[in-house]
Amino acid sequence: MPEFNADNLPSRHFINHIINEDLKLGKYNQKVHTRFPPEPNGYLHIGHAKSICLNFGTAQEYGGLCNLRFDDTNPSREEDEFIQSIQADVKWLGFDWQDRLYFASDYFEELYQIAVQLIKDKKAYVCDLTQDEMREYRGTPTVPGTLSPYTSRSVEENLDMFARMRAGEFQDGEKVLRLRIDMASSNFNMRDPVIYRIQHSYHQRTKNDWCIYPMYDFAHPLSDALEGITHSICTLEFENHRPLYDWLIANTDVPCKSRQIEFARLNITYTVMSKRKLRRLVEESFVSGWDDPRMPTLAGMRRRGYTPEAIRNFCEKIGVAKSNSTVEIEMLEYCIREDLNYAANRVMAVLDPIKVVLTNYPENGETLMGSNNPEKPEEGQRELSFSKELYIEASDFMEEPVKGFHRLMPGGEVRLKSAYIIRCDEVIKDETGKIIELRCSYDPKTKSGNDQSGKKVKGTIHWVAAKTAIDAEVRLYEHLFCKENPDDLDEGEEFTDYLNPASLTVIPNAKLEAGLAKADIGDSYQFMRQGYFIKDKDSTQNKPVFNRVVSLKDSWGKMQKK
RNA sequence: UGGGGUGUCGCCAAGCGGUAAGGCAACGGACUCUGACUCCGUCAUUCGUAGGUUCGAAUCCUCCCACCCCAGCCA
Repeated sequence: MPEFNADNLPSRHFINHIINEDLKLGKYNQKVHTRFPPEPNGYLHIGHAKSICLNFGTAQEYGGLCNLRFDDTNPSREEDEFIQSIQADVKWLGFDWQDRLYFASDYFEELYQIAVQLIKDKKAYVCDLTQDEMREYRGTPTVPGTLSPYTSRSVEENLDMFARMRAGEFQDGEKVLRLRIDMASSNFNMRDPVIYRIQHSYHQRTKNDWCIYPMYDFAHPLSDALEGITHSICTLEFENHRPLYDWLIANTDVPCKSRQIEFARLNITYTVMSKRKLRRLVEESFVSGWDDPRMPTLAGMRRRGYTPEAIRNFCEKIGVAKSNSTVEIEMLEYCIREDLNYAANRVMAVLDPIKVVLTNYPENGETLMGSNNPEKPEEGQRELSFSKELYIEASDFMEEPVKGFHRLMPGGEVRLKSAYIIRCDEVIKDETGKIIELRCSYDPKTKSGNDQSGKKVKGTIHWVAAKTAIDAEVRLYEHLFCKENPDDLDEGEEFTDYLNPASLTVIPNAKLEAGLAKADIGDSYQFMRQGYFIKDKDSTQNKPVFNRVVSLKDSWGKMQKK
């Protein structure tokens, strides 16, 4: 009995269509089994998240399984740090491989035996050509390659040579094992591809057991088959490798006819996604590390304040297809706002303070109440300390207001959120003409929640009581690059030329409402009228640090720009 | 001047011969003690181009154009 309802299969994208077709044809025993196969040579980024969501998500929706498999076939560039971080990131994203954590290196012995069988079948041979020679023999797109002189070696000699390669009798690069396919193929991957190379290096899992390592093209399809992977989902650049993938599945004795399906990798505006470039940003200290909140790495985004829900939702929204595409970063920002609007409690924080003195307010302050989250009444209310001296945002006052400005101005009134309506009576400046204080009066009849004045004001602004406010460092983040596509470069340019100098603005002494003293690292809030912020791990006992996840939408700011 | 792919609204993306979904962005407007949120409305007579088949084409055929990938003992 099929475990699926043929009339009720998911069909959001072409991969669903392919799988549905396979299921209807009764392939793979009606099972779907995928895998996420990172190489442990860097941190996972949002592009990997797309692949993770696709692989684990597809398995989930078909009631199948998804393995986590490290593609650790090149010991010279892989590190344990990445094996740890990758697992942490996949878990954080919300996926579970249960007990199916695998390594391509787990299969080294089996892969070796398969290679031996290929030699016996006269489908593989040891080749002594140097790299340069091999390049020449390979030919060009229009010129077929020429056969390696070493294809004439006997099975016995090949077997012996391959065994001696394994035994460490040769230097790095001295010999390789190649498949004997078709030197005239228009697909370079079929022109007798190398499947084993000699590399005398320490492998973090197999230690010094091996000095020959299988190539991706050999290890990947066979690992898939050995694990019973039905649908091997990878990115577009492997499309040219599919004939080789299929060749290996067809020419070896493996338990599963795994099938490779390619989709377009994710690109996002104003950032870069290649591991090489991200590594450079880290190694050359353009950012503070792999988890710098400006990085598109999952570690960076986590620290920035992105939630797994928002990222998963983003991956769902962008869809899956085969055309190269670049998603606008606004889509990502929309997803985190959507999540945090509901999830984050409201709080008041003044980033660029200007002092306000309420001349007619008593010396003793009072405690007011404010809603924690209008989207979630069940979150209740919090206490707000109010007093004669306050801070408001400098940008919420204009001595000579422009048209359309409806915040505080001389002689004008605004409401202080959750408090009173105040009027600005006097502007105090220092000798340089800089505004240092606003003398205002409050209207006691306008108390929030109990307004008996009937007054209507256009603007409501946030504030913080001077006496009880706590100081904090606030880090405002913007796009890492100031160019929409930092990969699109003219002659002589480098992508680092386009790093955004304003990608991080540090505000050393912002004023936060007192209640924020109890925030834990990782807690996120909406700083009302400004954006979403998360308490960073750099916080100390005396000085909390908050990262801006993303600003609120700002239609006033937009209107002003015009 | 080889091979493999892709071209549907500013950005993603459905569509699979029956007459262009949806999301983001944008733009109007309503609401608002967050110029936020929410809500309402506008936003492809047209599917890279040109032909053809058909009663009917984004969907089928042909030519052309543009872009991406491939000559690692990387993945």
